[in-house]
Amino acid sequence: MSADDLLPDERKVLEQLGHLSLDFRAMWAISNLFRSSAAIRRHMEARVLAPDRLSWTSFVGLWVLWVWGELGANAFADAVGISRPTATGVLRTLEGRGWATRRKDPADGRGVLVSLTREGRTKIQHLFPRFNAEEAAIAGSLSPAEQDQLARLLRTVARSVGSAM
Amino acid sequence: MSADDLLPDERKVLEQLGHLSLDFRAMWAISNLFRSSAAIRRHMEARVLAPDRLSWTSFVGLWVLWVWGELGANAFADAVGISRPTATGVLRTLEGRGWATRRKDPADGRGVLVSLTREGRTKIQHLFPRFNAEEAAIAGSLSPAEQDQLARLLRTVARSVGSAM
DNA sequence: CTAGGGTATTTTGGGGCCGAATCATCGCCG
DNA sequence: CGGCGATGATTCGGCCCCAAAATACCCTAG
Repeated sequence: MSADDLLPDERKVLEQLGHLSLDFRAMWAISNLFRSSAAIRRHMEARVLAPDRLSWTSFVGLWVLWVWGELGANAFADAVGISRPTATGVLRTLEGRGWATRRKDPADGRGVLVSLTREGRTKIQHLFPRFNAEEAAIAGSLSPAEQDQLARLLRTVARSVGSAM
Repeated sequence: MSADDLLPDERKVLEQLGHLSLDFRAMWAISNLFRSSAAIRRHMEARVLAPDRLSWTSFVGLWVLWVWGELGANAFADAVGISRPTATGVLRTLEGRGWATRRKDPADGRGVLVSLTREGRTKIQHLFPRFNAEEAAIAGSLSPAEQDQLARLLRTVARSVGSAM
């Protein structure tokens, strides 16, 4: 790999830290993971979510409830990838907007069951195809085979981090 | 690609939404980007940053000032990937911890120049090798060639999103 | 049949995050 | 030289984020 392929930020890093004994190969892989992830998230927030005044996390919450149906608050937090206290706040927001409801678990007085309202389901059904269209546009800079390979490499990474707990 | 290779969450999505006309190939690539990025960030916060009570963003701020040297507040925000108001808050935190300093730009009364203190430089010099060691451990689930390829694919994605503005 | 350990959720407290509005300063143009 | 649109940083208001503490409830051992 020639240095010409590096992004400007990466060349600056090499110029400043090149003399240190660091694993630059791993660094390029991981740092570009954060770089592209943040760029895509900002893109989606601006292009797809902003018109509805919807935050990234609320969107993911809607998506999770759409895919999984009614969930315990605990399972909801895990699926969205946030802590339980944060889930409480996000559910308060979604409930305030009329997109989700909470009810006591009839089988366990401590538990809460969360699900989409009709309005919430309608919202995510209309929003997600637009989100996916942007995903397709972004992924379109790669060939279909490259997209599959990217997904495969990332699954390996995700599994490796997850199992290192 | 067989469905056996999918993560459990992905299989659930396919089960619920498989009948819709969505670009699932793009979806697997992009959603795994978020999945692995969030997992690695949580891993780093817990393993490397928590002992110093250091947030992810403050860490990135330290890193940026280390690599780039003294920066204008505006350039700092861009390099960290946060808004200017957020940069004001992060710099307040870093300054309060004694790791960064602000001074008025002598050439422009509106501007502020930000740089590391001696303590800040010492902190990131000790912290970053530990961070990089975790990067190496995570990337180690891929072969060197795969790591290079992952970085290459992600650069293409990042460039594609960046130019879509 | 009740005390107390365990579990589910929420509150608290301190930061991070952004868009919109604000304040100071710059630099040009008349 | 004086006005004024552009620019840099900050404040404000509202949401997201977490760890630790508090609250509410479950369940079983004695």
